[in-house]
Amino acid sequence: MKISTKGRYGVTAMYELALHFGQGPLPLKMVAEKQNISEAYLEQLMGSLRRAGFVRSVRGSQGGYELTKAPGSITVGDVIRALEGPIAPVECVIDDDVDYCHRADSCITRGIWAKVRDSINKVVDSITLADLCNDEKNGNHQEG
Amino acid sequence: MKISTKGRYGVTAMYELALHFGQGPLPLKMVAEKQNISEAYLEQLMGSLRRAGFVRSVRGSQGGYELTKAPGSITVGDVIRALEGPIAPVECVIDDDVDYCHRADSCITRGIWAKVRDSINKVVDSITLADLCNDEKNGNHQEG
DNA sequence: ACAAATCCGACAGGTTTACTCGGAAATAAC
DNA sequence: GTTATTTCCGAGTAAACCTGTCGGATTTGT
Repeated sequence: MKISTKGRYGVTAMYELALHFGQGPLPLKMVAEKQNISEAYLEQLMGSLRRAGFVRSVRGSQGGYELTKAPGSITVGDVIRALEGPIAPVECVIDDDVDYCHRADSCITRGIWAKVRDSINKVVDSITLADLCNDEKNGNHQEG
Repeated sequence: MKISTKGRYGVTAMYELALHFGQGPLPLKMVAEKQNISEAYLEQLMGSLRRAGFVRSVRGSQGGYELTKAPGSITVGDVIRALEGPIAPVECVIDDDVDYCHRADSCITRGIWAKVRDSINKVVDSITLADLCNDEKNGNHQEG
């Protein structure tokens, strides 16, 4: 039950873009340095986020990335799902297609995993990038 | 964000033991056949569950495993944690030791992961093996 | 003695993770 | 128009992890 570095790096990178929102594109080099992340790796992640529509890129000198929407309109869940795919603790609850039980037993536990899935999604969808920026301003890094 | 087969098999195996609770030890062969799981692999998992104190083993002929406590006293979370370790989406929120942030950025997102962790644990700790048995009786495999 | 079970450590094949690398393409600044 | 900057893209890769398998030792009821 771990979130991979994709999701983690993605969220912190998007947080940096959110801090810079409305000030033109920010080059990845800046983000990578500030967050101490490999720039080449981050590049891959930004590709996913761009294709998912959360960031826009500007190529060439003075280019970089910027959010396509206000920080308040992008949730942590959006970012994680764009990078890691659907958030679900097991395959068979990725969607709510009930017919998918190929093991006789899976039905017994399926309700558990569906609840876990919903609970995780509820949390990550309740936090926007703007919330993270506000937390920073208030020096509130633990409770949100 | 996936639960491994350890956790999944563990829960279904414990569910079988719960159904059989109070009727003496149940050999793994039975559990493995009923749930269509590799017996040798299940053996490893039962070792962890035994060392964690949730099952007791009886060796030799007519032996097997049985729960050490009533099904209502063992939660799905107990089983998963025994098999997979602490449930936490990232390393730095395994416990609440705030000092552990070695990256400058991690504090910004740490609150998120702590919330996710708590939310998952709340769900899995609210479901006991007895609940699963009751769901089965009521034919209720989705909502619980 | 024999059969049924658990117990234990080693190993292994496949997948995933977390990157790195090389180079192409676009664009602003000079 | 050259150069520096920056995104874009696909390939490759070492290490870790997952999901088991296997062989054999040990325990115990019949």
